[in-house]
Parts: sequence; structure tokens; C-alpha cells
Amino acid sequence: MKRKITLKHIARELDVSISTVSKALKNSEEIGQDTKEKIQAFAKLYNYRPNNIAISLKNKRTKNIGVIIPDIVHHFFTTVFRGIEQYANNKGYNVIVCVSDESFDKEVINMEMLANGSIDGFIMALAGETQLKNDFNHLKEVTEQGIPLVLFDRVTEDVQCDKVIINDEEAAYQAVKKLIASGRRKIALVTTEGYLNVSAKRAEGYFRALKEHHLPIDKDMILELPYQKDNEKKSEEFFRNRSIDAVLCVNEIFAVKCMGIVQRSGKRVPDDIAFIGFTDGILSRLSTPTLSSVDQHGELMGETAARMLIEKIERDHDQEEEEIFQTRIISATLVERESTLGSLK
Amino acid sequence: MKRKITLKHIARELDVSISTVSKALKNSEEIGQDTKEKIQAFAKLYNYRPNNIAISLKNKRTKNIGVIIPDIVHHFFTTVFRGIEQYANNKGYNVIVCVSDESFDKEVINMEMLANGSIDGFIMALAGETQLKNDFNHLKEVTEQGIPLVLFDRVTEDVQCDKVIINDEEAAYQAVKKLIASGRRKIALVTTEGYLNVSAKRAEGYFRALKEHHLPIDKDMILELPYQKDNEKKSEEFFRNRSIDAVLCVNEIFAVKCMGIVQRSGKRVPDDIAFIGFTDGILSRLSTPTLSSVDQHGELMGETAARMLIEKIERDHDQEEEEIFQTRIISATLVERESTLGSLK
DNA sequence: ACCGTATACGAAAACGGTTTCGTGTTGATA
DNA sequence: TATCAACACGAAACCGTTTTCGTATACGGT
Repeated sequence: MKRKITLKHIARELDVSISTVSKALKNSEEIGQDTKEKIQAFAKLYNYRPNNIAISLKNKRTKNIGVIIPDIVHHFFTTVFRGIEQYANNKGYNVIVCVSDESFDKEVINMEMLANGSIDGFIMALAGETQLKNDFNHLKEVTEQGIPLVLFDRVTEDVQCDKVIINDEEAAYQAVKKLIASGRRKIALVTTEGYLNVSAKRAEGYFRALKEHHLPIDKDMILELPYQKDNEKKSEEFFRNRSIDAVLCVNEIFAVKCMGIVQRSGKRVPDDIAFIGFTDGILSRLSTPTLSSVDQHGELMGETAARMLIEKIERDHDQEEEEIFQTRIISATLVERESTLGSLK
Repeated sequence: MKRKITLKHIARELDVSISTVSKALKNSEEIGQDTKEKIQAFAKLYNYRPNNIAISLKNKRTKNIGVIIPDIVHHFFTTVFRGIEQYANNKGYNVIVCVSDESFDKEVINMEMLANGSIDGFIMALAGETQLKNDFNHLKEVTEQGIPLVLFDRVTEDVQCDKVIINDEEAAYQAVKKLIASGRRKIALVTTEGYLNVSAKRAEGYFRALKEHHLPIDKDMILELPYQKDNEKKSEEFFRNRSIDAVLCVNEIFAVKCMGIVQRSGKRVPDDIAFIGFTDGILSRLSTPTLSSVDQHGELMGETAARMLIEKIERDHDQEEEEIFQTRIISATLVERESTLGSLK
């Protein structure tokens, strides 16, 4: 077992000082040509690599960024993560991921673990519980310590920091307009219980579109489903007893489930009833019929968040210009597929 | 901006030595009761937390584990990751993820980045390119340095380390047996080009089941698809020109795509043709009809890998008992759903 | 012979902890 | 009163780097 070699080993072996070795390996002008060559050759031979931890301690910069997301087995968060990871890696940063599992306590614990020197900055989407509790002290503590923070998707106005979001309201508005334009009038909304997270904004867009076209806003046309649990019966009941010709769903899972229910009851998609979902993932592309859905551009969001964070990190070290926090808005786009094909007869 | 407080600050403020502060915060018997209380109170007031990096440098242990996977936007890897993350977090470890993107070079670079002190051990699944190249020197270097390594799912016999795999051959065998038992005789296999990765083993199980039941093994009944690219036409042609009453697919994406093609051509699933896929993910649960598939228990795999790794890490520090490497096999299980319901008439 | 100045290198501090090994003070004991 | 242990704390080394500053040597110029 070849243990890792250090500057000290090289110094001892070649009978020079540690500082000489360090400088030689950086090709410093201070060191004689022959000494440099000798040291560099030796270092290459023994495959010397500087110890990251020691460098971190010295520089007070770890080249790590911390990502805290509510769930990793979730298409949207996963794509965002990929965007973050790619950009960060290109810039020489590593990514430490923690999953809050929608729990406030886990979010707090994870942040505290990482905030003590392990990372140079945070990228995160708030846990559901955190949004309900409306308690953001853990975030504030971190920013007060001068650790850069970028929130994405699930953000809050209570914390001053950079943010990346999509134009949920507008996207939902456009989607519903599209449904209306194809002749649909009885448009339902399937959303999460309590309009958690971004669902509220999507609902607003839905309302705006209806209003603009003088269509009635009917609470009875809104189905609220629990976030992760099954609720087949509730959905079946909803679609059985109503006359509906189009549905906007706040995610693709709800959309695909509902399409299944509707189809099993003998109706045809999109002929009798059209569907649009949010999150353009693998489900949308492979369902039958394929599902029209709003692409949230997760990868771009991740990349944007990472860029903003790394800029802050690398500028932070400079002087105290007035802190400026930005909110970037990524435009969601509707991807049309079979579930909205054609107009209502 | 409240900067992080250090032992030195506390020592200076309370006019004691750094060592006294360090011991007092560890509640050492060496320090007088009143001094301890004073120091602890001060530390709590200013919310002192030891710097992780400094501790890592001293202890030569980072409490970080490195995870390298080929793809993060992939249900199976994601579930494995969740298993790793949960177990590791419980044990006080953080997880650094790098995505190799199926590329040999990225895998090498990522490993080298992390191996220089950033992590205490690796968990990884090999990149496709690495498997093709059959070059595992980066893995060997890491293990020679005494860094523990656990491979999962995509493993190799060329590296001596702990491994976690599923019984792919047996699972495929059982799946095909099930198809045969329900009266199916013309069973096709849909696999990845070149039988990459674990596909080869699944094909073996398929062959064994056919052989055992004296069914012909016909290369013409095997469809090889490129890994990530679309190949609708090839698949359509395959199903159009053959008489097939059951299909085993090496992943759920292929299965759902093929089900779609078959259904659009007017055949019924499972009445005319049954389907079984691998990877029991969201697609299997939400496709129409729902797809029977082999659950690889990703979360359990991840947890197992993390447990094995952390055991090695924490034992490693002890003495040099003879290294023992284990290969744990997780039993995959077939989850039956609508796509295999009932027997062939 | 003296001074100045490159040249080439080493000593030491610093990053923020932990830990070993003193050591000054106190009180009890002989 | 001298001795000694117990107590309470500090000095210093160490982890592996980087970086500033100091200095020995040699050499050229006068």
C-alpha cells in the first residue's frame, strides 16, 4: 500500500527544505533550474498531488459547493442537479448533495453540517415543511456569515439572496390559453394539496387565462391531490362526475395518472379531453398518448444557479462592494404532443 | 457580517490558552469546573462550531464519501444514490457526487480530484466507456493508496474491492419462466447494443429459461437498441415483421416504448403480447397498461454499499488484518402488473 | 579589500484544530 | 517546614500547504 506522498517526504528525500519543494513545483523563478528539474522529476515519479484539505485550510476556500434539495428521485430536481454539477465541475468545483426529504429539521441539520467550512456556497430548493413553517433562520444565519446562497424554484422573499425561478404564472396562463384557443371551455386544474410550493402561481395563471376569456372560475373544477400518496379514488370520482374537456396539471405524474383514469373510463385523449402537465420529463415523452407539458428547463436553471453562485464566491474574496442580489427568471416553454393535438370538434 | 469564530478568538477574549478552550469544549476533566462553564457559555453565545476542514486535516478523515455514477437523470442510479445518502448521513458522512456521463476520461478526472484528500472512500458504478476500454488503472491506484472502494451494479472482476450487484441472470431467468408458464412461447428480448453492462447477464438468464423449456433460441428474436438515442423505426420494423407473444426488456424505457409501438399497431397488451421490463420505476407504475418489471431494489443497494464502505473506512484505521473483499448480491424481485396479467388463450 | 546585489534557498508563521507533555500553584502530609 | 501529589492550565508539536521574509554565497565593480 503506497501511502500518499507529501512535500515533507520529497524535501527529506532530496535534502532540501519544504518551501523549496513547494516553490519548485510551482515553477517559481526563485529556485534554480537544476533544483527545479530534480524536484519536479521526483514528484512526477512518485505521482505527487497536493492535499486538497491542506490547501482548503490555507486558502479558506474548499472548491466545494453544497446542494440541498427536497428529493433526489424526482425528475425536475435531478435535471437541475445535472446542470449544477456540469457547470461546477467545469469550473473545478465539486458538489456535495444533501437531501432534505421535505423535512425542515433535516434541512437545518444539513446546512449546519456543511456551513462549518465544508463548502464555499449553497444552492438549494426549500423543503415543503420549511415553506409551511415559514422559518428561514437557518438561511439567514448562513448568509450573515457571508456564505453565498442561491435559491431555485422553491424560493422565499424573506431571505435576501440570489434566486432562480421560472415564470410559473405565465407558463400556466399560456398553457390554458392554448387549450382555450383549441376550443376547450370546461378546463379543470389538478394541483397539490394546499397549493404548496409553486402550485399557487400556476393556479394564478390558470385563473388569469379563464378570466381573460370570460370563463367561469369554479372551485369545483379544481382537484387537490396529496403530494406523494396515491389517491386513485378521489381522482376517479372527480372525473366521473364532471363534464371536462381539458385539464391542466401542476406536474406530469398527476397528468399521466389522470389520463389513465380518463382513458379507462372510455374517454379519448385528446379527442374528448386534452391534457397539459408541468415538468417535461420521461413520463411525458413516453406516456400514451404522449403528454404536452411545460418544460421547466431544469438543466438551464441548475447551470444558471451554479454560475451565479460561483461568481459570488469568486468575487466575494474581493472587496466589499455593495451586495447586489438578483432574481433570474427562466422562461418555461410548452412542448406540445399528442395529448393536445387538434381542436375540439 | 458575523465572521465565523475560532478557538483563538475565544481564547483571546477570555484570556486563556487555545488548548484550554479546546479541552473545555470537550468537557475534559483536566479543566476546572468554573473555567469550563465560562468557556462553554461564551462558545454557545457566539455559536462556535469547529471548522470541519481543520479537523479533517488533523484527523486525516474527512467524513465525506465520493460517489461516481454514469448518469444522475436515471431512475435506478437515483434510487441507489438515495440509499447511499440516507445511510451515510445517518452515520455523519456527507456525499460528494460526480457524474461520469458514461465517459472514461471524466471518470478518471473525477476520481483524481476526489482522491487527493477530499473523501474517505468511493462508491461507484463504472462508466460505459470504462467497461468497453477495460482499463481500470484509476481504480487500482486508488485502492493501492488504501482508499476503500465499493463498486455497484456495473462492476468488474479486474479490481479487488467490495461489490454490490443484483442477480441479473436469475432475475431474467425467473421473468422468462413466468412468461412461459402463462403460455407464451414466442418470447423476444429487447436489449442494449452490444449487450453493454448488465445486459449480457440478463440475456443469459433469458437463454437459460428458453433452453430449459426446449424453446428455440433465435437471434432474430433479439432487438438491440442504442443506449440513449431514439430508434423508433428499428423497433417498429422489429415488431411488425415477427410473431411475438411476449417480450423481456432490459429496462423500463425500452419496455414502455415497445408497448406503445405494439399498441399503436393494434395489438393488445397483455392479451396478444406480454411485457416485462427491468428497473421498477415510475414509468412502470404509470404506463398504460402498467408494466410488470424487475425491481432492482436500488435503495437497498445503495444502503448496502454505503454500509460496506463505512465499515471499511472505520475499520481501516485499525490494524492490518488481512483485507477481505466481499460481493453482496441483492435479490431482484419481479413486480407483476397489468402487462403480464392472465395467460395466453 | 570593500561594498552592493543578485541568486538560491531556508526558517517560520499561518490556516484551525487536537493532543501530549510539561509546569506553576495549592493543599495535605510527614 | 520540607515534600509531594493533585489540580488546572499552557506551550508546543502536528496535520500539509503557502508565502513572506531573512540570509548565506558568490560575483562584479571600484
